Amino acid sequence: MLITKIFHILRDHFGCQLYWWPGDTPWEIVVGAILTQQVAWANVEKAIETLKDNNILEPEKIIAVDIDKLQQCVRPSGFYRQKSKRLVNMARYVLDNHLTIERMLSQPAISLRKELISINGIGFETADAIMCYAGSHPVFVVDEFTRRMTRCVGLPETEDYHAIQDMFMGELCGDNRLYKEYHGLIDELGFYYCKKSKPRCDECPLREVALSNR
DNA sequence: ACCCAGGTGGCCC
DNA sequence: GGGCCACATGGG
Repeated sequence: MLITKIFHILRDHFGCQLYWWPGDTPWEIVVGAILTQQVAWANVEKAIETLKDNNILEPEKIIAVDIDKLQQCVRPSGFYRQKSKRLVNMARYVLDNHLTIERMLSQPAISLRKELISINGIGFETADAIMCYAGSHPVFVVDEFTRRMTRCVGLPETEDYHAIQDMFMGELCGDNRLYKEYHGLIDELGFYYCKKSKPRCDECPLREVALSNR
């Protein structure tokens, strides 16, 4: 019940975010999910804009373009050599195995997740973000903010990705919209109240829950 | 100047 | 099979 309660508190505090992940197409969401690894979203926007401006966002373009050019575009999002490679890996996989990202995403969740994880540069979180936000599969995405939040409110102590994911999905047995919304709200919470450098625990909308659950 | 941000894979033992 | 570490730019 606690997980459901937290959702309502967050939604009341931040309001509905509806389709929270920015991006006009599934592929753009995939690109964003890779570029945002370990980096604030603000850094990613510039990179995506540049890819669009140069008309090399699409998978066909990403595998065809000069790696130097790709790296220049990706640069603002950090780890640009790694991330360029990861975009190429992903694009090549889609084209070789499914032709389009839409076809790849439309397969059953189990096999889709296996495929995503098998691609070098796609881990648990990125795979789930792609499934949830680009593919509209009912999957809850766990990230650093989620871990911080669960620790903070006294939910069972674990760092394990799937343990945390199971905890949320077990209680919510949800629906894609709910998972989209919940993860978005947690990241809003993290962005405003749970910065590692200057957390604002005293003003956090979850402070009551955290106190009463100790 | 320093710390940190919506992770992942490789290497070492 | 867990614990480190490189990866790199940009903003506070």
